[in-house]
Amino acid sequence: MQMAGESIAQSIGLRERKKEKTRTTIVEVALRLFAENGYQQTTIAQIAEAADVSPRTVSTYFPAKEAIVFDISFASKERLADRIRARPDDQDTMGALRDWVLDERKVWNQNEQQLTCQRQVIDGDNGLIAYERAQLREFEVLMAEGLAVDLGMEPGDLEPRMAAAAAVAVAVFDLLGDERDSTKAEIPSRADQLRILDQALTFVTGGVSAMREARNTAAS
Amino acid sequence: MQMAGESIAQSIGLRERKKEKTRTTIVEVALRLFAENGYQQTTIAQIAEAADVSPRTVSTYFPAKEAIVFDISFASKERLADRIRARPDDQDTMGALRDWVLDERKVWNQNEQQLTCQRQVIDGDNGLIAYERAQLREFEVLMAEGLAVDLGMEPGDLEPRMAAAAAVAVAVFDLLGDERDSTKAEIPSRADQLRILDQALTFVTGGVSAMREARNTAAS
DNA sequence: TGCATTAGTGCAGTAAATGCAGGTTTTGAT
DNA sequence: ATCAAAACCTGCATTTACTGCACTAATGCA
Repeated sequence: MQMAGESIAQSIGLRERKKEKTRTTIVEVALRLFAENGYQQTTIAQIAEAADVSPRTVSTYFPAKEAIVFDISFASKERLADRIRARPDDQDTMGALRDWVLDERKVWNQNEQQLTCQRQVIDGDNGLIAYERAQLREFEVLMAEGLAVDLGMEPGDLEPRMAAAAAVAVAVFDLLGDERDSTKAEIPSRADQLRILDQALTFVTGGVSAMREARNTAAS
Repeated sequence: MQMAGESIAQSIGLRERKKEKTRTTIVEVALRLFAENGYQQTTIAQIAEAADVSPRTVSTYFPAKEAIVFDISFASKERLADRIRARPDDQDTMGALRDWVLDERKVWNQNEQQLTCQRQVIDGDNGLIAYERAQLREFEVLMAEGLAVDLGMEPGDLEPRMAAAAAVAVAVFDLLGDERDSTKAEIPSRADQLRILDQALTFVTGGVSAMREARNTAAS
């Protein structure tokens, strides 16, 4: 497959570079058109024309119109998955999440304009909101798997799943900016992000230990 | 609008009854076809033919193909919304959730077969999973609003949102049967459901009080 | 019974997405 | 430098979901 995001790769052939170029062009143009004229109102044909490619090309690059909108966040999300799955033995899942946030700040700040645009477009269409939620679900499962290991439980148990849901509910929106006000959706300061992560951790550990206590009480 | 689910309504005219009849027929037939031949493989035209209506009629009844799949759960979810929003002063949000579950058991048991079929169909298609998640999001917002009132906070604050996410993560799947195994997706016993709700409550209150403690400690 | 309402239908049209085949560019080995 | 293979882009045709519009027939009501 393609699997972009190689900043290491300097000279991986003209073909690859061109391909990447068309891809980013399509995304840029599409996001702009979506923001200007609305997601539903913008057709693939319009995007193709504005990006100077054929409509067929747009469809070959992106399996669905929605995928164009989320292309810029795929790489970042992929890195979180890697971080959680391949985390060192001395690091727990919430720690992996924390490290990921701190590392991604750079990328987020670079693409802040596009991310703001993306946020605006997503919030304006129910289909896109649904699509985003489906992606967050994958996160939740991922987090639940990690947390299950941390807690010595199964990924299907209640604790890891509730903890994962709580963490994801906070993480993905608050760490990228205020969900409720698309206009001032700027990346919070490093300190604010750490504070939010700490609060999430507090909540999760509080919930988990409360359940442990309840279990012990019942067993005695 | 339509707003089905009136078991009280005995004689609301022939026209209404016919309309409701066609609606349920379409849903029944469609769910069966989806389960047999797959969601994507089944076309609107096939559903229409099997339900003995015109394709145009199917589209007028349901704004999107996905809506056919979720039609049977709309009423139930609507009732939860009402319950949370119109709950008496002496009842908190988790209590409203609990009452809703206990009340809906009857409906769920009646429609168990269809619900099982629905579960199977949803789990087999990513688009449907996304659609479902989007609906759960509405729940989360609803729960967050209720919990915010309970806690004397704003619906946008971290606690109510994390608590709502945790509650919803557990509620909607575990209360209707094992998410992980579509085949044995039967409604759990009343006792099991209450146990699950208690655990969710334990987690949520544990998380909330942990955050309160942390705040107090920091303030001192 | 007669009349207003509305459910259901047929038709035409738009837009997304896919398969296929042909033409062009890039690549890599000789 | 040349040439063959691979990969990319494209146009074309097709399927499918969905919508607007006009029309018919059934229903509700006075």
